[in-house]
Amino acid sequence: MTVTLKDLSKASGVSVGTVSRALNDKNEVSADTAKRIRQLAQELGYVPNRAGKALSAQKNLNTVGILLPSINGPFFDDIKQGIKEAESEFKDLGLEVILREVEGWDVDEHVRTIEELKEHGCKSLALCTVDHDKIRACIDDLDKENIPVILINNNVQNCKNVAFVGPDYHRSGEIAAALLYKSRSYEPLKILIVVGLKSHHGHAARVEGFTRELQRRHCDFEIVDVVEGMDNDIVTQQVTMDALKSHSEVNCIYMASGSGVSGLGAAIIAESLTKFFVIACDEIYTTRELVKSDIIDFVICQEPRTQGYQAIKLLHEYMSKPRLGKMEDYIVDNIIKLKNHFES
Amino acid sequence: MTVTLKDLSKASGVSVGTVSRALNDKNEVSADTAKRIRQLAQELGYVPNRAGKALSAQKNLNTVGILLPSINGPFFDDIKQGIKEAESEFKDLGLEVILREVEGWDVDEHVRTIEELKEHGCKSLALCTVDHDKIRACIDDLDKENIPVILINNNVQNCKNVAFVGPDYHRSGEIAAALLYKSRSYEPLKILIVVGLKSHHGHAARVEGFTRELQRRHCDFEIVDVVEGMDNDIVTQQVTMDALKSHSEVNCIYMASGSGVSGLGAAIIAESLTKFFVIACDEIYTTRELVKSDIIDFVICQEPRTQGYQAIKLLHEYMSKPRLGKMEDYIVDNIIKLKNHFES
DNA sequence: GTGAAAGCGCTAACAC
DNA sequence: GTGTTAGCGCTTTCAC
Repeated sequence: MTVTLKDLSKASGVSVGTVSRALNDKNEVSADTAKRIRQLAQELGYVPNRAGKALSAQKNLNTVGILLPSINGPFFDDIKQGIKEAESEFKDLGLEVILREVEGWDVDEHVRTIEELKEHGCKSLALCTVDHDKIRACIDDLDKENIPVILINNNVQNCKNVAFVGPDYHRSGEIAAALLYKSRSYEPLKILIVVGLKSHHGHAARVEGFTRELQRRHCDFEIVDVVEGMDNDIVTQQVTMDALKSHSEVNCIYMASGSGVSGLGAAIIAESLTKFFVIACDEIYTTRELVKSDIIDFVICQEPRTQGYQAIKLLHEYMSKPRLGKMEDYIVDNIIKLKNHFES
Repeated sequence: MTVTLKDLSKASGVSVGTVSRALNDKNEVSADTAKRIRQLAQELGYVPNRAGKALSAQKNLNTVGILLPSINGPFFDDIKQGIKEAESEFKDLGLEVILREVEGWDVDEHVRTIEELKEHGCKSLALCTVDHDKIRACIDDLDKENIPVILINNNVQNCKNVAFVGPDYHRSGEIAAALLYKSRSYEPLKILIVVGLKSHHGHAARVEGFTRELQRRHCDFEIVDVVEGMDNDIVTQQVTMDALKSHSEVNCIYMASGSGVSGLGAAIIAESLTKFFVIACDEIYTTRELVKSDIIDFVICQEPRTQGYQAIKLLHEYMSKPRLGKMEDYIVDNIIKLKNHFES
């Protein structure tokens, strides 16, 4: 049968208590016994039993703290949904979730919120935050204090996070291009690209993937302009309309940002030009409506629900196994959706 | 805090043992107390704790039996993968999986296998089987004996199963059509459809969804022929080559079956006509290779891994909650994939 | 038909 | 630094 603490206790000659302490890095155990026991556990193939663990820890919940820049960001609704699902699924097993929502990407506010979460006694963290030195420092500190951090949706390079859960932005761009190519290979492509912020890693990666793929396929294309909508509907509408006016040759639009899509739609409607071929990213309510109205042809989605769910699930897994250093990233799929996907 | 058996015991004046028995339909409890306690549980919002349950049941595992017609069917590899994942995830919580694989869809063999699974002491069943009266009878019997059944991939109409986990075939066909329309709206479509068996529910639904959607979009199309590949590569190659020879006008192919795709590829290669627009279904190794080689343009996939995983997960959930009658079906998404999805 | 109690695997509080 | 033990929520003997 499966190996339990008791087995390890018998096999090693020390008590279950000590075994438990050794396996959980409590530093109240002598270095040798700890090492010896961990080795033994390895050899015998000990796997902790979540049920036992959960039950005993009932009083002392495993709290995971979450930071989401989700205020006024409809894209995060599905991520939150996934988090809720994971929460109710793992409540049983001693997991508790505390969610802090902020508006936007202000580094200092993020740092402050992370501190709060820590003060609050969170045993692990899931963050959707900025790739910035201050944040990097934060995460490395957390790691030192043995608080594992998972990054959601937006990666932070070169920091000691335990895993990243999110999309492959570059591939997303590639797929948009491939789709365009398959659909419109018979005519020269005059493309307008709309991004949120040119400086946004994800958007930039999408644009790069998009361009590279069109080249790779030896497509007859020209990127007429790349405009910034500032993740804002009004601005997006404005810059899109301007661009369309000054480039009447445009015959397709690649919207590399999820935000501002409503402005994009408004611009296209205002120009009453639905002849464009339009590919957008990220499924939110507005996008769905625009697809249903045949204004957007395809959306390339990134499973936000799954991202929320998996972030929590991975953290739960991490906390119920003897400390692994680093886990595998969970990269969600780029899901192509069109009108029929949204009909009931 | 959360309500436990002990709370119910105090509140009702009977012992925990009795409460437990009442809540688990053991018939060793007087009808009134049982009813009273169930009512109380309802009112107080009692939710059983999986950890406690799992721990106490360690000796008495929750065995789920699985029937898959997976021998010589590469499509099932991913379903099995999902099952494995669920198995290792829920081992902790007292779940055990026993898998019986058969070759093909022989009704009597399926019935026999289901019996075996039952004899073996399975507490719940997940079946991928045929929509046939004998099977229906089987499932209804199981229901009477309080063994919940979940159907995977292939539904059985009008039987007392607890849920269905699988794709929406009709929608799959629609999406193939929509994709075709988006990609080739500028030319009259001369379509060859290849199915496995015309009698196969799923394939028929795909063809219907496909046709209906082309009509709805007022597409200029003609379905030149519908041929049967008998889920077999050799036959598929043969009938496809014949059809292409007698209908030289064909400019696109809709492969509504996952099996036989290798024969389809062979036929297209043999005719050295890669100018066709080809849409296939279900991702298996061969399909992937044909997409990579630009012989197939799009594949419409149905998340087999998720199907396997969710079937087990739902059964686990069902067994750890007080008996619900029927659960919600889990319908997987129709995932559009193209070359870039398969590149590392 | 019902109560009492043991025990599942694990952690933490308390001894020593 | 380590052993002992109570107890987490639940099911299941074993009495009565």
